[in-house]
Amino acid sequence: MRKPANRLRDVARLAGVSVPTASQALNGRARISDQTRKRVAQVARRLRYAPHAAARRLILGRSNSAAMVPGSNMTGMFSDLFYRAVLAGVGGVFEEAGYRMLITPPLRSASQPPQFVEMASAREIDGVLVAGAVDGRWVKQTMDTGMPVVLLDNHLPGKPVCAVVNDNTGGAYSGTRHLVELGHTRIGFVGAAVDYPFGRETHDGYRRALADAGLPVDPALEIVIPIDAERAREGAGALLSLADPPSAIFAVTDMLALGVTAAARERGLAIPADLSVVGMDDIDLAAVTNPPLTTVRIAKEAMGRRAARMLLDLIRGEDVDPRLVTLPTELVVRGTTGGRR
Amino acid sequence: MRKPANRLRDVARLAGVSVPTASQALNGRARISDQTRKRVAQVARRLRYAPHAAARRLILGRSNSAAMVPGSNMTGMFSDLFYRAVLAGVGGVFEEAGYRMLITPPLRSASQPPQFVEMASAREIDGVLVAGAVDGRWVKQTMDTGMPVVLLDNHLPGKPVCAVVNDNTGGAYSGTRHLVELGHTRIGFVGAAVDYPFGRETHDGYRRALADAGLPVDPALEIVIPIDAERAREGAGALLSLADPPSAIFAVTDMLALGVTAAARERGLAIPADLSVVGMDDIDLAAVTNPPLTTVRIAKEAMGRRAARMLLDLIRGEDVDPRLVTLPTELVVRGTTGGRR
DNA sequence: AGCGGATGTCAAATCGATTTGACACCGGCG
DNA sequence: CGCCGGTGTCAAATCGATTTGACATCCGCT
Repeated sequence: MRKPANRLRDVARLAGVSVPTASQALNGRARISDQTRKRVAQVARRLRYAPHAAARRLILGRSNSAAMVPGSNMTGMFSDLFYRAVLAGVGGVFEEAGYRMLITPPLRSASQPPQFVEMASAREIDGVLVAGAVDGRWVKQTMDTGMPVVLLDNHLPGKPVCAVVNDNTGGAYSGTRHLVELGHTRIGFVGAAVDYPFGRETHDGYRRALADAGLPVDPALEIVIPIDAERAREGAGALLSLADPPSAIFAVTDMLALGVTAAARERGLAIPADLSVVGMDDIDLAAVTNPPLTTVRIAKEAMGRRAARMLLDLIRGEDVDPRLVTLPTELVVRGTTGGRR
Repeated sequence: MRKPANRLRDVARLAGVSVPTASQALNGRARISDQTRKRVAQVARRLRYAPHAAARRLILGRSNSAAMVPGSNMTGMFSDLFYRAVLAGVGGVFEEAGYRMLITPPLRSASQPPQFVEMASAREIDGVLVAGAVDGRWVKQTMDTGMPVVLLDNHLPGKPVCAVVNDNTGGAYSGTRHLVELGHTRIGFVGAAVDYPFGRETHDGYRRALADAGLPVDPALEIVIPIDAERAREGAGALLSLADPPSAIFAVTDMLALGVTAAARERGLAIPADLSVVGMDDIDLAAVTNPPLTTVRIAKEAMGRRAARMLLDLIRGEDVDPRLVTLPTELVVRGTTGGRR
């Protein structure tokens, strides 16, 4: 029942030329008369001819497509507002370069290799872009096959892997610093329990800001939980129930910060009068919540663009320098932060 | 700098056999002595040999991979908890069948063909699974190339397209009916402004439930908005501010329902004492909100599994009957619904 | 008329893996 | 000893597109 697709041979026959001539007419590589060129193009259009990707891949040695891999912390796929913004940046650069972006499913169980490993060894793709947490073992295995790999929002310290990351430490520092400058002295921390550098780096930034301000560290004010607004609501609830609760909280992502505001509201606390909250990411949602969220903006699209360009450079065989690019953050003051009561 | 990958020829040379012999030893097709078979397998493992996907695709005529396409309604943020569950179902079936699932980026601007159209005409994939809203034009164009296509949570009435859908009308009916049985007579409707059948079908179900109960339709109690919790909060706010507000609201998705509860809480209304709310989907979040959401469960994973199986059947060239599969819903009564005050 | 150069087209080789059919070798049997 | 059947291996053809180099053809010039 399925009609076979038209091949170049069909186009050539109908245009009255040989297959190589048709190929050259369509690709404009060699001396082909204008008349022939036009005739071939017309027939190709009429037959809706499209070259067979596998045949092309085989002879050209490249597929013009790359895999975009959501790390295990990005399982939200498109629902993850952060990931989506990054994806938009990546997609724009790829599209402009004539590259196709294939997104592989969220990572499978830890013991099984993720799909991009197989795709790389089967040479289905020209490069791999991994966003977020990933087992370094699979990255190494993929790079060993000669496949270009760029990490995004993640890096493997000490390994020669290309990566584009956010200045997480600096971001957490400036978010916490903002609360310090507003006069807060008991500042809570809602961190992310993830197994890639982001978790540690944001914690470092928070503690450094406290230290620079001469404020003491109180472990009772710090919680580290999975990135999930619901868990944040529960966790922040515990912080706010302390005998001596914080007057401000820095959360390492906006979704966590929104969980914190929900917990505060449940306890009848007004924001920012009773509790100041700072998030990080600046997802689209942050500007439209009530009150709008003060946050540390991450250059999400720029991160995607930079990483995509880096990957394309690697694919083209160019040397990439520097290997690790760190993008600066920007504090965006909105309505959830205010002076200490 | 890049090492070339090992090819079958390398394996054959090291194992001291010809290329065809190596191929047959690895694929177990022909009479190969056990000794040779083991030797080849061992060399292949040592060299980390993986067959070149394009070469295989070319000779075998299939790629063992299919595209999963998120429709334009699936790019919304939380609506994708729904999409994720569907995806899990699809992925399971594909993995079991040895098929690879490639997810293409969210649909580009309406005038440009989505990526799956190009992938189909270039024969990069064996089939396409489209989840949610999509322009029928691209579906037709893809099917015209002989590519198997299955729609998921969407169908094109009157077109010979395979599809797996939820019983949206029945689901909306039972959700509304539940409110009727609790004694509510002014029941609001928060519908979805989407350009595929889901919007109309849910509206039908709601109205039919009212009609069967002998309740009048009041257009003032119906709003139809984009699927977005924030918009739902605003919209529901307007409903609740009416002179004669509803005592219950049926929302066609859980996220919309959560927006409704947020609006109610803002106005100091208790749930379910002052307002009963029913959603639809039963996303994971629904069970853990406070109070947990009464909702109409959609068999999300089953939908994904069924659609994946249907696509695999089409790919294998089997006839699929019926072309349209409708899955039943199930009312899940939790904490957001109660008797009329 | 003959030659050099420019121009347009095509035959053949190539990419990497699989399949088909031919060939060599072995042992058993008449 | 020679034939036959079974067994293990390999040479050649194939998938669809592109690239290289050879071969016509035509023009202008001497």
